[in-house]
Amino acid sequence: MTETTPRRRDAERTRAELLTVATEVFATSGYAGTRVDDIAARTRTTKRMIYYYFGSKEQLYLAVLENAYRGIRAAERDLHPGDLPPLEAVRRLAELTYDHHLGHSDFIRLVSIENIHHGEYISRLGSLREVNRDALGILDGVLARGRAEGTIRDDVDALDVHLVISSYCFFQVANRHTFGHLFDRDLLDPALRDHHRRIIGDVVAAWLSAPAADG
Amino acid sequence: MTETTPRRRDAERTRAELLTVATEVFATSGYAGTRVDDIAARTRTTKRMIYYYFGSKEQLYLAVLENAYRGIRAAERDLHPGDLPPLEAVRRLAELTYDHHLGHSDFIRLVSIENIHHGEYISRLGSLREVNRDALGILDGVLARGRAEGTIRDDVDALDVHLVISSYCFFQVANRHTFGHLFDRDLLDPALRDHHRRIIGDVVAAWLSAPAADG
DNA sequence: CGGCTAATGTAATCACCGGTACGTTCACAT
DNA sequence: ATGTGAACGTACCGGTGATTACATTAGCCG
Repeated sequence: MTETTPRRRDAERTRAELLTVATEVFATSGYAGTRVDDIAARTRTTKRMIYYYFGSKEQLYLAVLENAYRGIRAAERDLHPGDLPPLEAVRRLAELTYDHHLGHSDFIRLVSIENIHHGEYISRLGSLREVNRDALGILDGVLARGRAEGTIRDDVDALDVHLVISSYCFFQVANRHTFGHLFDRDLLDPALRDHHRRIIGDVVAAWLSAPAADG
Repeated sequence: MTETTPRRRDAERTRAELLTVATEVFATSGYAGTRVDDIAARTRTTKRMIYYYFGSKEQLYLAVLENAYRGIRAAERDLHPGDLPPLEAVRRLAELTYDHHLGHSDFIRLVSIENIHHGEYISRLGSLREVNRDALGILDGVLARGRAEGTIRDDVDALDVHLVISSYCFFQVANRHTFGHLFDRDLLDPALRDHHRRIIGDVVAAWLSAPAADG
């Protein structure tokens, strides 16, 4: 981060650098807690440029949010369970999701922050909707295969499964601090990673292979 | 909220009112997003009193946080699964926790906020630690019974189970807005409540009754 | 080269916000 | 009833932080 390139003018680079740094700062301090001066100070350029490229603190935050969601989508496209039996595929997906969340804590924090704000900013980014929808497509396919085989219960849909997996993985990152303090267990301790990853795999595999409850 | 009691002087009431209102405002707007003037405006008293009773915005927030955690502990004491077979007891506990979380969204939001701040405030409230520890006691007892009977797998501990249950319930409240926007499903829609409650029950019951993986 | 615009830098502005100085009034004890 | 301290209210201060007015330079195009 220290003085890699000379100060030649480069709009793209300047803009990109601001976005990257802003992402870190917003993720670290929240929206209201972030100082525009602070973002600027961490770049090779000045506060003036934030207004030149983004117009306002709010629009910068919106750009950060949209960029983060798009980046996550791209990363999620690599989450393919492969060609496994349905139950194993879901287990695999859960474990991949676990690693994925742990590797994108800035994004997780931005989501938390956005929820603190009652989603008022994300609701202005309508274009993101389609993005996450097809993340469910893969899962839906796997579940359908399993239901056809009779190896997966038929009273849950992809969104339910997604919810269970996401909740668990999200919590590990989002609530690391309070949980760690109250229970003396650092959820992100590398030594616990395999244990925690296996748990979410076990949980969904056991759940989905159990017989459906009678309506 | 409008003019219930005359303005007779009452230190306890004033303090309590400030604490209640501050809890709502902090939970709604986050720490940095909260304006001390705003809290004062929503009470029958003035900003001056916040400083009189709490000293600073920060100390007010600490009081809110501590108070919220203590209140939750009290409420959690009523979460008794009753005298059921171990597996059913855990299911019951999961479903009670679900309702409990949904009924305390202010608290959930404060926890999110506190994690945004890397737990820096909660870490100053050491007295809270013991509180949550014995919330695990009940669960631990149930699991032990089940393991002895052979109805509950022996490779998970109370904290693991607590983590799975809390994650799911927490997520429903904490991520309501982003999830709702991205997937068009309002997690707190009353019509979905029974469905969601049943899921977490099914999940833990299926998981814990499955045979332990070989080491 | 000369010039024109995109890109950048400097230094202010102005509202907002946490905190306080100072004055007043209530309620209780004697 | 009155003195005294706790409880309360008003008006203000000083700094901070988002935003902008104005000045400048760099690079490209002909």
